[in-house]
Amino acid sequence: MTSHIHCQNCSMATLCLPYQLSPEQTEKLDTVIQRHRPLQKRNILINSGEPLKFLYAVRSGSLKSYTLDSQGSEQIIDFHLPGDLIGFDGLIDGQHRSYTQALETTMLCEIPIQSLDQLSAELPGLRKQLLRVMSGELHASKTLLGTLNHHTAQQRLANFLVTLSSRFQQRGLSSREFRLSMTRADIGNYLGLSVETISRILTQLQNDGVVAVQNKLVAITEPERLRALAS
Amino acid sequence: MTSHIHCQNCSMATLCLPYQLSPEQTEKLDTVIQRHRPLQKRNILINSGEPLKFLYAVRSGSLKSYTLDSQGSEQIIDFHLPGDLIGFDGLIDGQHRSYTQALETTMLCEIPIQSLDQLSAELPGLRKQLLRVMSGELHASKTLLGTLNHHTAQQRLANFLVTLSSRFQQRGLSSREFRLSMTRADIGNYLGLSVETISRILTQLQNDGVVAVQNKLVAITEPERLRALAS
DNA sequence: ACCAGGACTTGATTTGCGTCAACGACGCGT
DNA sequence: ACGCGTCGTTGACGCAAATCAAGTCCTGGT
Repeated sequence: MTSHIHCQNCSMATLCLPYQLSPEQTEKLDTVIQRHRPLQKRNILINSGEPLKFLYAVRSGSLKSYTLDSQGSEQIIDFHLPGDLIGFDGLIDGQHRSYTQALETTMLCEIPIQSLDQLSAELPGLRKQLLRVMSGELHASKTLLGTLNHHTAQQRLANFLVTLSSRFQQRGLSSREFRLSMTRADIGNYLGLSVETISRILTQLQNDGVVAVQNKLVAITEPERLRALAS
Repeated sequence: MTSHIHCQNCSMATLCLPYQLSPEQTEKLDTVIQRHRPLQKRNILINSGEPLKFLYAVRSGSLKSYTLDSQGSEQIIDFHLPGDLIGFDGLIDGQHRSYTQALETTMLCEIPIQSLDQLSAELPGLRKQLLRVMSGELHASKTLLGTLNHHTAQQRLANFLVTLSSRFQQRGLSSREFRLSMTRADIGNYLGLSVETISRILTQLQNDGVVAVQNKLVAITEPERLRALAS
């Protein structure tokens, strides 16, 4: 018999809602959380317009969130890694505002909004962490806005790689070498660039000796220079 | 003797924290809120890096928020109108993450973070509204990201005007005619376009009969066509 | 009322990146 | 193991918007 998964023994707990909760408080939180069935690559977790009943926490794998514009084409607004929470943008009116789709096989936790609200009344730490996480997302989103608005294609891509790298590091993974679970087209869409430009700049960065790319695998050979390029 | 300003008689209450609070609850909230001295044009309310002690609510006037990049140049990330709340991006670590500067003479309310947290433990409606407001900002920011990434200069500017127009309408002001408190350079910076492009597209929109522009004053003569251009 | 400095407009030129096109390389399903 | 579809790379070309430049119009301060 395999041991069940609980917040108490989850390696992502420090990035997730239990952050700074006591063991007893974490256990309380754990009781309202359901483990979601694994989501296969390309499967959709959330459709835009659906009522918001749960927040989701990523346990493993990765996903992308996107909206559809009037012509029906994707606009990617986020990539989610383990430890990330999904669904905050729907709190405004109880409806999800975007689609969320698995980029690979993905494990999730399901957190009922209503229980979360009730619990946050009695746990100041949970309240604080909720605000922290949303504030962090808000900050990331606004920083990205500034980055995209005022930087060249090379700077945008360098910035994207640096940000990914530091997110992997926060999660206890290598910041030097990682796998891109999204396609080049996804990256381009997210950064407001064409696939061709992403491809060209990756080979250029490789020729400059800043990174080494092999299909989905990226190794950052000179982190300092990459960070300088991200500017 | 002039009547004092309170949340109870503030015309922005429905956009602000008191939304959906009972009169008694609003009064409770009111007791922890201070009215800030008027801020003159170009004065700075918040410096990046400062400890976050208060949230601010705009009573009248307007402000811009921006970060400075490594070369010290401004990256505008937000314009704030009456009813808006300022400071959420600092909740993550108790530090403001951007500068906020008045675009004109501006009146503000000052809300101590700590009192707000305490109060939100006992008022579910306040808790909900806090999350709603942050969620709304998050959504707006991500929508803007999609817009800027995938649209032409004309679409961006049209979108900017439509968004401003609807924000004025929410505030009980005319959606057809309003004053731009920010400069063309500010708009360009915000939208990732040059001043010249903003200027050219404004005259072009005017020649097309969609808007009438006179210095800072904008009249939207054909809202439908403008909305279509925003796509 | 005037002057100075910033804000705005308009035109000429350049350029970074998108688009189009062709091809090569994976990887998944049979 | 093979073939087909998606993904990725590379090159040629065109265009939207940046940059450069010059001039006019506001605005606020004396």
